Amino acid sequence: MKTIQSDPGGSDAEPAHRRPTSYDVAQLAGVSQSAVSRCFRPGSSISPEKRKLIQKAAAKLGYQPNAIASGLITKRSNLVAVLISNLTNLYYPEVLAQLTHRLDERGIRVLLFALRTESEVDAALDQIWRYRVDGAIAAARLSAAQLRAFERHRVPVVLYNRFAEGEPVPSVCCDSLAGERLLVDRLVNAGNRRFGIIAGPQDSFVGNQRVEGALARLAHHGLEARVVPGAFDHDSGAAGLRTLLGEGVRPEAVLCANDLMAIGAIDAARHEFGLTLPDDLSIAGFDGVGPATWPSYRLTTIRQPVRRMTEAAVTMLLERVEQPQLPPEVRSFAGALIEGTSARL
Amino acid sequence: MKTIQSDPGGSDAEPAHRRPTSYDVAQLAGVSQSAVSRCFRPGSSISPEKRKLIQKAAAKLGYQPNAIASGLITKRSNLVAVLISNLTNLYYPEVLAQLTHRLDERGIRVLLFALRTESEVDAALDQIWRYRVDGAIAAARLSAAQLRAFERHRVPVVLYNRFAEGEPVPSVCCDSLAGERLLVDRLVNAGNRRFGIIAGPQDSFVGNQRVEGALARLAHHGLEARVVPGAFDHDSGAAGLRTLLGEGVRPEAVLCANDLMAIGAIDAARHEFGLTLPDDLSIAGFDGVGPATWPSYRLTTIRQPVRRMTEAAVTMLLERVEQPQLPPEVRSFAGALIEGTSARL
DNA sequence: CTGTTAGCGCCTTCAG
DNA sequence: CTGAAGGCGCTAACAG
Repeated sequence: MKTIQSDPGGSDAEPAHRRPTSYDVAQLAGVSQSAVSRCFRPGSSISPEKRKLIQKAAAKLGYQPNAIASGLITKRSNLVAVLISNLTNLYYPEVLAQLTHRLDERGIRVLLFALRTESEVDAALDQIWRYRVDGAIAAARLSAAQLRAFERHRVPVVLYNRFAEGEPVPSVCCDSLAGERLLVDRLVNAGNRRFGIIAGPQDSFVGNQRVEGALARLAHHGLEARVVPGAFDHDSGAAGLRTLLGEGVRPEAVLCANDLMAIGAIDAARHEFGLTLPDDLSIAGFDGVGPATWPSYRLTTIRQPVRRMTEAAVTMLLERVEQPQLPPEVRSFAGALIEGTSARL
Repeated sequence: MKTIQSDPGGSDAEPAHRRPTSYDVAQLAGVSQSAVSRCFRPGSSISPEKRKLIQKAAAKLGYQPNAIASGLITKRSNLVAVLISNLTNLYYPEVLAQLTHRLDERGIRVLLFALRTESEVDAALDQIWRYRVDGAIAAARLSAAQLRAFERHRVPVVLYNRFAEGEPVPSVCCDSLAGERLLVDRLVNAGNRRFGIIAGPQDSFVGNQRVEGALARLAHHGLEARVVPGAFDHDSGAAGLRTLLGEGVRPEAVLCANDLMAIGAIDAARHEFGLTLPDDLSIAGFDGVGPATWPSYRLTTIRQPVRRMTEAAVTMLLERVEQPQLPPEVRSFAGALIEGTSARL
């Protein structure tokens, strides 16, 4: 049996501890409940006098408007879902941090969905509908059916470094083709002729695009490349290099579908094959993650303009929250070549 | 002027596109609205027959219960706030991924707050109250006043790798003292006598604890160490090493308050001073992040049991959501020594 | 097991 | 500018 002891600020026979509501504030301030509502809603007309009064009462009670309740009626939760496929990818933490900040600046909160497998997407989408988010940003592969679900639920979505298969969907990405063109041109100009490529996971959109971009540009120079599979992680980069160096003609230059694999490849080249970069071998990556610039690697890579990309994603999304009828738009950003010292350019 | 063209499933003069509600489903299924509610609420009694009927109607309409609305009345948002100070720290992405998964498994969504500065904490807390989260996990420094705010708002909070200053607060952490003891003992046993320490930011709890832990254990062996400041990033690790090697007696072993600085120190030792590890110098870190195991570093470090720690944090939090009166509890996990090759052990 | 009846906390016309 | 009244979508007692 609990008594009402040690109940600071206990006014009357309040039922235990009810969070103060706008009604409580109204009562204390001697105004109507709707006045309190207006006081906390920008753009509502209220006399400065009452505003003061209400604010004082609110402060006294520690009142905070209930975002959940207001969302119920305004149909705006001020929540945006962010879907990220593999957070441990070294590249995504920065993206996530930036997205969160950009959204925060505009008064919007992030509902995070960290996916490990494709199969988790549908479960995440289910939750997304239930929480009535205002929109979503997806750095994860979405099927055509899943994209249609967004449309059906009237939830605007912006893809990050992904493309829709069929119909157009708003998206921002870093131009893989341009990036690989930059790398290939420089490498070829520097005299590299025999190329190897370590690809990303088969179902990775950017992975495939980077490989194809590289192959296309090599073809432009009348060159070919041997492509081995990878999984975007350090180990598979090392494994890929082993395969490339293990049999057949040794490549002079190896293009990796992301930085992490490039780093793995560098480690393997040095520690398993005793090679010196870039004299014995050139290795290049893609992304421009932090470790790429560490003195041990000084990776030649393409740095994605994460800041601008996240800014674009957020802007595009919020535009579509306001104006659902806006047509899809694809914004593609050029990456910057970071020369590094891992490749002979 | 819009006509009602291309409105799939357009039944009657529906006002544009209203999301279907439980009422719509009830009508279509010919049952009461509360029956629909029960159908979607586990543990409510409803006849299998009606359940089927309702589920069919719901599927047809694409109905999903509105989590926002139900939270309004059940006082459970199924939302948990996760506060993280610097997501780009290489260690936190893994923590965040694990936390998200653990919570997801239990049907709880993550509201993410990525903080860059201390000053952002208060703004985040404000939002936390407004969204009526069920609880919070904080991997960020919270002042005594901020902790009191959690109590006042009746929002359970669990600290991750942080401690409260005064009063006790539920928290999980990796035992810095034990970890440093492990490192120091091994290093001393291996003959190292002259120690240097690269500390974390002044206001970092774990940073200070690790430094103090190391100093205490060194004292136990009758040894001292020179401590230089750091900022938990690669650059400051390199800078710290420069300071330590630049003047006075050269240390034989350098303990860094986290892995990232240790990696920076290794890079500086090798590339700026031409040293060979561990022959010329021993360097150790703390955390056990991914890059620590890369062949270029093979860092001697203490690996935090992130899985168990996140599991503990989530469990402790949810227990307190159910039973707010549970007393504070501190769970401290031992880290595992990863020998690596960067230190003479 | 089922339907009815009240709200949860807030916003928003609508008259004053 | 202000208060009164209705309702957002759902749950939780209640009687049947």
